[in-house]
Amino acid sequence: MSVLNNAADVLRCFGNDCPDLTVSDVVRLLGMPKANASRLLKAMREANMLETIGDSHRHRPGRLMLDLAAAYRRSSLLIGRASEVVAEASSSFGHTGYISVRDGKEVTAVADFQGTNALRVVSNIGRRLPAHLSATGRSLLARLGEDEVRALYAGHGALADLPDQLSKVRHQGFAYSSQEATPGVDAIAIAVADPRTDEAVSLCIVYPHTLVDDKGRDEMIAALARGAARIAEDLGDSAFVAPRI
Amino acid sequence: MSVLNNAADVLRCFGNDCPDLTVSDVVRLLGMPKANASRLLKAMREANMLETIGDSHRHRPGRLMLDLAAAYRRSSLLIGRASEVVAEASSSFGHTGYISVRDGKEVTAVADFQGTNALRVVSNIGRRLPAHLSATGRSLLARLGEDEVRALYAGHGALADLPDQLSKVRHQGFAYSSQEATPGVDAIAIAVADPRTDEAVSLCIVYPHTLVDDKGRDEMIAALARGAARIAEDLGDSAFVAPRI
DNA sequence: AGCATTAGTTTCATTATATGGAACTCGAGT
DNA sequence: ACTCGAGTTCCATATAATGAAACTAATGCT
Repeated sequence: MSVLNNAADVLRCFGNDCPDLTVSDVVRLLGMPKANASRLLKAMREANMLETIGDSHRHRPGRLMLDLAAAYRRSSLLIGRASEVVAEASSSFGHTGYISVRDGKEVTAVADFQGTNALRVVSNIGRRLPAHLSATGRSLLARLGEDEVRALYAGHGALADLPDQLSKVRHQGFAYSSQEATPGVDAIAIAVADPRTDEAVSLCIVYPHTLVDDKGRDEMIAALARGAARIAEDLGDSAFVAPRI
Repeated sequence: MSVLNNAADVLRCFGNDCPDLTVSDVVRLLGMPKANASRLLKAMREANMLETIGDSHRHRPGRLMLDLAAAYRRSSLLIGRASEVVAEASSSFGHTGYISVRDGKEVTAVADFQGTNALRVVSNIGRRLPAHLSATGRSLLARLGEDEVRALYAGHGALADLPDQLSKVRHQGFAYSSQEATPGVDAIAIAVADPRTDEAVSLCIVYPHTLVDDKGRDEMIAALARGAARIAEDLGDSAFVAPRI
């Protein structure tokens, strides 16, 4: 089913810094003969996987794709439960919150809740982050065994301190980052899993560094922790470590 | 490229009341030989268009799909501008807001902003609504000419009052519904378009009927109207009618 | 436990479909 | 009018999808 793989490759091009695609973009990015690219985009258009922007030759994901992220969320009890917790925390503290999942060495947000404070971190759902460089990613990596992490990051240099970071996360029960992925932005994250489906999500709050002191941070950790603990208990996540602040 | 169409058909199954799919679901829903369905799901899995839930045979949309809704939003200046306006209105009034697009006779939300009030309308992004039965849909239909609407709804009974509703929307510059799609829920919506790309979006606020009186409603309309008017001016949407309250 | 039933995968010959090179069309710029 | 870039269409060939049936795995039933 090589058409499917080609179609998937086209869809993958939309990640991050590429909001639209033309036939020649596809030729250049995927190294495919242009006859092929032209027919492929046409077929994807007809299948509603893509649509053209106005009457130009630029393509973006089609309407069909819009509903799928919602279906993903609906498919998971865990994501639903986690969303309730983060939505509540986000609106009571006024900061932006996320639910994220890990995919190999990357994390992606599957749901976001905009903060309400005047100064807030703008939500960037759909952007992939390196797992080891974000609090949310480390909260998820910490759920793996040490050997699994080693296997995952085999041949990946400059990760000398990851094991230590993760064991700290395992001990504390939460992950924290200060101005790591983005200057001026701090984040706290707690992971919880559903043993029946083997999926793990991270509950995460991001906030402007200058706006929150240690006490405020600990209050948010406590709020996320309460919610996460309830989810862990209800779903039977025995690996969950109640955060200690 | 019939594989592509089959794959798209599978993805379409996820709409609304079907959060996951098995091989036999696909056989039943699409009437396809099961050998075929089995291979198709396998190929879609390998292309990251689907993933299995845990180690069961149930499938949901894959990670690849999660980013596409975000790419869609990034591809459109109009959606970005509209999001700013609705996010602002949503957080200042505390009610839930949407950005929606029309697709034939249906409307879909492409972005949502959860309200912060204790009593708020829960956001249901990704659900398709009949355009003629919602404020957001009528705000978009009102941008069409009368003959276009007639053509769109040709052979569609029980729509005697749609033209009148739309001309009211055109005159007022906004659409309003009270407990129409959902009991206890009111909505206001204003549409704006980008003439360069021919796309139109609806800015919409939904709120509990009991919580807002006429004055409160008019304030929200005014807030949306100011934002929409700015967008219309910046993008050159000459068909935009400034709402009169 | 043993048997029946349902769900999913694999096999294989046949058919339909994708492929890529080249020719062709359309627009924009000079 | 000419050229360049971008996109589409044509055609013979190679490749991949199809459906029936056989096979395997899981689940329910007595």
